[in-house]
Amino acid sequence: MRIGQLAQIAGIDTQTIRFYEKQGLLPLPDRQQNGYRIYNEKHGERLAFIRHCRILDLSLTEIRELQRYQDDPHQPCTAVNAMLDEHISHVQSQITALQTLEKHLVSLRACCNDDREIEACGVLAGISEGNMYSQ
Amino acid sequence: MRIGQLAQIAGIDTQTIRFYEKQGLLPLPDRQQNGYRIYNEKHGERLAFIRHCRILDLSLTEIRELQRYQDDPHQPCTAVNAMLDEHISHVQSQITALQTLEKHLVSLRACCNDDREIEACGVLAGISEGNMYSQ
DNA sequence: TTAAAACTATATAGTCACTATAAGGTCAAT
DNA sequence: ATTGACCTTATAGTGACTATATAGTTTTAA
Repeated sequence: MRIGQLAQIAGIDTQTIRFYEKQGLLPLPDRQQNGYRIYNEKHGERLAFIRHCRILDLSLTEIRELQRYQDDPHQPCTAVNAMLDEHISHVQSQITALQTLEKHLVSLRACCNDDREIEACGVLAGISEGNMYSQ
Repeated sequence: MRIGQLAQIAGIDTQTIRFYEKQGLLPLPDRQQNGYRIYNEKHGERLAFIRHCRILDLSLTEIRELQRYQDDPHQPCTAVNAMLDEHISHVQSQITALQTLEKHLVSLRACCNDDREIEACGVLAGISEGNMYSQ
């Protein structure tokens, strides 16, 4: 199949497929005489794998690493699990940071109502003074 | 004061100060005869404001907007509060998305232990099959 | 006094994972 | 013959910096 069909099946843009190819995430496809790329089901599976990884917010570098593991099927999978553990930690710190941020924003928002002039705006004053950490 | 001193006081890089200037977030400073930028306390305050906004994860565009409001001190501050409300919503959706992601990652991780071969790795299998949504 | 270190200036490229645009070649149908 | 849908490559843009290159200036030490 050609790139358009693969893109439709995978639900992504043709540009993105070429981009993944350039990034070394997709094996180089054969070409027709006119230069068009020709894909098979293996490419579709690879692409699905990449997309699943991206949904899990794994980086392209991490995906490349996972693919290297897959090419060496008799190694122990310790490193894969470790990568996932680390990624989970990463996501958890992001959540914690955002929750802290949310608290700050909410308490900052509580410093003002809508009926003031800019000059007297509690939010702007709070930002200026940098007291957005008042628990 | 020169850019290095301002950077030290503000706790940011000189490059970032020049970058903010180019982005229209800092007023153009006077120059010495040799071309060096000369800053005053107003610049320091502006820079602090920007940094506080960035800590709150407001975008440079939002910061520019807030600065425009500050230049019009007798307007009502409704728009400022609205911006903050929307930003809080934005942060909350990020948190929700990450929490969902975390659940998927944790359940995926539960599909494997460390003592398998890559071939039998539950994590890799889970990603390939795309079943990372099995709550 | 001179040389090195520390500072300043501009311009440009890199980060990440795409996305958009430009300029052109190929193919099937009308 | 031409339209339209597809394909090709190359290049630039996104956001908020960060890094590098190259050069000029000032300060400090020998």
